[in-house]
Amino acid sequence: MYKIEFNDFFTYSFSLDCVIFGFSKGKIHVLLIKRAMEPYKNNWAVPGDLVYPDEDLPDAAQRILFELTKLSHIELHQSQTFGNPKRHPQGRVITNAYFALIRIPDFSVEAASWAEAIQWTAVDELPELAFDHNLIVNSTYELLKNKLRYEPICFDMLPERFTLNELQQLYDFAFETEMDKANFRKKIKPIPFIAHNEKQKNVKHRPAKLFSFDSSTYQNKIRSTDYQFKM
Amino acid sequence: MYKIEFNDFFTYSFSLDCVIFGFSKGKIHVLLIKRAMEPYKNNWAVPGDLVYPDEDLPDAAQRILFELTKLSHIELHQSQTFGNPKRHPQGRVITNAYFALIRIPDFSVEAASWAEAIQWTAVDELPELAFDHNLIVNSTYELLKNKLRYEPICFDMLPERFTLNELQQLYDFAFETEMDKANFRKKIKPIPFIAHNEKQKNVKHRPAKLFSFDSSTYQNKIRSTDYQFKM
DNA sequence: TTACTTATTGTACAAAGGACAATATTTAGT
DNA sequence: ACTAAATATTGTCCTTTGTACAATAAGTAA
Repeated sequence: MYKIEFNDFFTYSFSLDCVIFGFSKGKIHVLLIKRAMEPYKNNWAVPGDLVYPDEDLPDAAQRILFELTKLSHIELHQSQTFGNPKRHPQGRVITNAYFALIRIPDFSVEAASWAEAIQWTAVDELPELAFDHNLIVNSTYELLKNKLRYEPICFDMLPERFTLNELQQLYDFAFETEMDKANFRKKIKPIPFIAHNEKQKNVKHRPAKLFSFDSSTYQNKIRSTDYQFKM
Repeated sequence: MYKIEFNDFFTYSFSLDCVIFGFSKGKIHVLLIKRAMEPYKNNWAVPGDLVYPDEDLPDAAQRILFELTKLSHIELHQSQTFGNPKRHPQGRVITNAYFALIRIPDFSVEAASWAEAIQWTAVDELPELAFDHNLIVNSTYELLKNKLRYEPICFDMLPERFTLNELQQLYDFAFETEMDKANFRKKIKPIPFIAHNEKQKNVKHRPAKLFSFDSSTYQNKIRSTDYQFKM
């Protein structure tokens, strides 16, 4: 395995940053780490590091995310590449952003390696981040919002069993809307949910029914009808 | 300006490939060049080359495209990054694809530098290309099709004055459909076209009216109403 | 003037979307 | 047990959009 020495003499380097999204308390959150080393020591940033010269990008994404947060087996997708020559104070580092959607309660995150702290932050409450990471997070969030409209990926952030209201909260937050409950239900009617007999617990009112989303059922519907996901 | 020596010893390099789309004879085309040097000498490829260490990506895109095709002042947008360690036979070259849409008759293209030939090829008739350029073109074409659905970018490929039928031909080709003419017109009714008094010429039947699309008129409509482009 | 070809508009009905009212099922308190 | 409070869930009316298909318009070419 190669080891890249990061010093003042390198001229050209390639890194990878991971923007991890989750949904909690009605808001979409991003996973941030606090940098324990220069540059931008003590600043919050998204987990990212240099790619090894013989390492494929998806592998690098997994490795880097694991090293800094202990998250593993996360399905990461490419976002955008950021290549401004001045984006890194120590030299030319072109970075490729990757993103993933996870169920926050299903994973434990842990600051590791040169990350000295880790936390979930709501996307609408981001602090000033290291490097151009505000740009990276915001661009990737725009991409996410776009995908939420045309792909059933919201379910990767919701609990395995969710209420229709939780689903609506996610969309209302992302699209900055407050849809009518009844009409929202009409809109999602064609999505082939699996309805459970189970209900919400520990609420002081009528508990909502729990649903889940099965992607193979969904794929079958796509194949056999001319249905297209659309929010 | 730096000059990168391309030899067997480099381990890590960053390139940029330009996927240029245009519309002609009812089909979307891509601009290809024939490589006059190794590797993949005499193979067709999209115009691409290494990025200089201090060069920003949009600048590199303009420079590389101009050097190989003499196209200048083209608005290029980022597509995806391709980083497989084996994608280049001589070492690790991570490449970033950019794309643009142009009006084919409005530009003259010319094979220059190490390009020994140049041609427009329909996206559904691509030959086998150098490197992973088939993957690059196909992925970028998918991206284009997606954008055609939600952004009024088709007009960047159509003549400044076009008939509604030409517009439909573009969409019918991209979406592999054959929409009903009357319904297509109803669908595009909300788009704020500028209707001209001029008509199609040199056709052996009733000539169609000519229209054009003005992006500031469009932006006004977006701002003042809740209209959203959608095909 | 007529036949031919494509452009353009219209009509009738079905499907989707939005505003808002009505009903249902819990918990909590009396 | 009964009632109030809170949210879940369903229904109704009406407007907008989408689709199939017919009808009309405006050129060219003989």
